[in-house]
Amino acid sequence: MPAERSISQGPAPASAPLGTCSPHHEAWRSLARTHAAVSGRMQEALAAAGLPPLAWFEMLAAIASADDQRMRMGELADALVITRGGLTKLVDRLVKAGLIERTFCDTDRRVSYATLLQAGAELLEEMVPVVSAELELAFAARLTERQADELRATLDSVRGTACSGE
Amino acid sequence: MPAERSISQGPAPASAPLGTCSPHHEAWRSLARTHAAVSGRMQEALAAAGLPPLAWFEMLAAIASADDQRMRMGELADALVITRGGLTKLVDRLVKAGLIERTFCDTDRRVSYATLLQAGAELLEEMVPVVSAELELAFAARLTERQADELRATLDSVRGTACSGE
DNA sequence: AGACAATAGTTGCGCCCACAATTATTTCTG
DNA sequence: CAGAAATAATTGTGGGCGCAACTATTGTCT
Repeated sequence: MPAERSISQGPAPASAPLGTCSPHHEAWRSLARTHAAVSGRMQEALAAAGLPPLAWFEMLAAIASADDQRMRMGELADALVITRGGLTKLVDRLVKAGLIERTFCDTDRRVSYATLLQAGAELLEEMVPVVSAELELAFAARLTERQADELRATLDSVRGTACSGE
Repeated sequence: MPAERSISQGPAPASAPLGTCSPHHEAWRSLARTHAAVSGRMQEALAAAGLPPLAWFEMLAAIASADDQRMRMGELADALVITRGGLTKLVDRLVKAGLIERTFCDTDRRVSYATLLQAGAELLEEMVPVVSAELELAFAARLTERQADELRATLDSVRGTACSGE
């Protein structure tokens, strides 16, 4: 936090409208709120069904989508957009739950994989309908498939610049 | 977590593609990843500038957008899409930092307001350019204002169903 | 080959938020 | 009006993630 400015105490005089800005800013606010709302509902639905949290689903889904049902730690961290440190512990939990296992690369002993186990695949299939139901409610009710595709393209484009640029 | 199923140990046989689904599902995955990526970049930029985290900005911006520069705790929690318990502590931190203060309602002694202070308004104005810069990079570089507006409308619609429906 | 940089992953620490239980106040009901 | 239900906010507890420091392995440069 920056050093104390000349702190003129007391309530701020309601001057210019600071909250509302450009359409881009509005779009971002809407993006953040929508993400929070939808993922919150998913978490709720999963908890109500006695299932593990959304992060577990995303991890299982990511691994399952790989050809050989396994993924390097680093790739996984990128896919879930969390830090490598965070990923290590997330993987720890799924390993402890018997859903995945750590396997190793014999050509490069630094890398390790998270490999899907049978129990993980089964749990994933159990979680899919719950997540899909929320998705139906939030997306399918309002968007045609074509619109959803456009939305995805737009978001992918935004993320592209956000990742590449630096 | 559900009770142990008949745990057939061993790696899962790569069968049906579990990861890829409907356009709606793809759109959701893209939404989640884009949110994480962009907000991550903002956090980074704020930290690099020696400024407080994004949550502080969102709270200050929310209060500043109110007519009388103050907001009820409940409304604020809804605006930021966090729980009331979480909000209480977030407000505590901003109060301790001298950015806002708690004020009370004399017609209903249950409600309390978070009221913007001068220092809070000043910090907000200091944070706006940093956040806007990231926004420029992520959104303005790829989207016209019209596209951003459509994106916002689409997301608002999705959030509408996600919030109303139950 | 030997030293230095780069890469992959893990660990310790701390912050932040969700959840549930609690307090305080207001509104409803008989 | 007394008691129950509803509403607003707070507190304690716990888990999850980011950050920075660390270990281990591989690549690079002379």
